[in-house]
Amino acid sequence: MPELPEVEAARKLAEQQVQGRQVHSVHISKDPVVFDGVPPRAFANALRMRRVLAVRRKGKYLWMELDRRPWPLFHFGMTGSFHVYQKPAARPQFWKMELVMDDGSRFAIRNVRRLGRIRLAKDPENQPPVSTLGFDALNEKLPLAAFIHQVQKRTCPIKSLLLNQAFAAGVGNWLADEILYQARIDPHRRCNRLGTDDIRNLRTSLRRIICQAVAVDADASRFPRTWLFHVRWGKDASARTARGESIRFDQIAGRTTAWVPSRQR
DNA sequence: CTCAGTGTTCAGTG
DNA sequence: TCACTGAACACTGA
Repeated sequence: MPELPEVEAARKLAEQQVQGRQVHSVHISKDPVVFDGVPPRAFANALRMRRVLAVRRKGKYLWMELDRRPWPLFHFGMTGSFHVYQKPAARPQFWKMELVMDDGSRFAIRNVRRLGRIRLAKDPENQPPVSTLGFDALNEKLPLAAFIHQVQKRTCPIKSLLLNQAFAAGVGNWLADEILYQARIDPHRRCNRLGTDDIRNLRTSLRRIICQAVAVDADASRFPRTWLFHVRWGKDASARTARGESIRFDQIAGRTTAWVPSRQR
């Protein structure tokens, strides 16, 4: 489930598992799609015997800081995840890269539908694709006036803007719907038609939801009961929110959008 | 068998 | 050139 909270949970897992340790050996699966044409040997050479200094994240991108460049950069796509285990036999199906650390523990990235990417970069934070991202949704520090301006200068539907990674990095489809539901804004509304009150609510809602989801390590069973999240899946026309509201499903920006007309204006 | 899907990129349009 | 939209990508599971 890789939107920002899931990616941040993966970052913490990686940090706990490999930070401060040395990579003993590297296994790479044959997958020119996920590896974006970079030859497997390049990854093995870049990682073997390197020490991991830190695991960083911006938006939905993750990378490891090593004691020598280049560094590996990961994007999960729709189905990626990190796995930690001890025995070789526990290597997960659809694994793409496995690191054996100096303490014998194993760390793998898995990607079922192959929309994820694993690359090497000299300076991930300061080169595309990471450098083209907007503010990180977990660490948004824009002054309110600047935030309002960023929204009001656009003409697309507000749902599209929330999905635009050059605006708020890390927001994906369910987060965007949750943010608009809790801010009580109709997802179809054009950005430039929103009032300052709407945008203030939007920002508050964005911050609160991301913080809460990250605080429980993206464990959906611990999201508050009132969240739309719990009832948005499956396009079930008879589904109701915890407040008893009925849900509508529309296509906006090419994505299924779940919203509550009685609450969102 | 068909289709939707938690994401990104790129061609096409105005 | 810019802002925006929709299709394509790859694969699983309902």
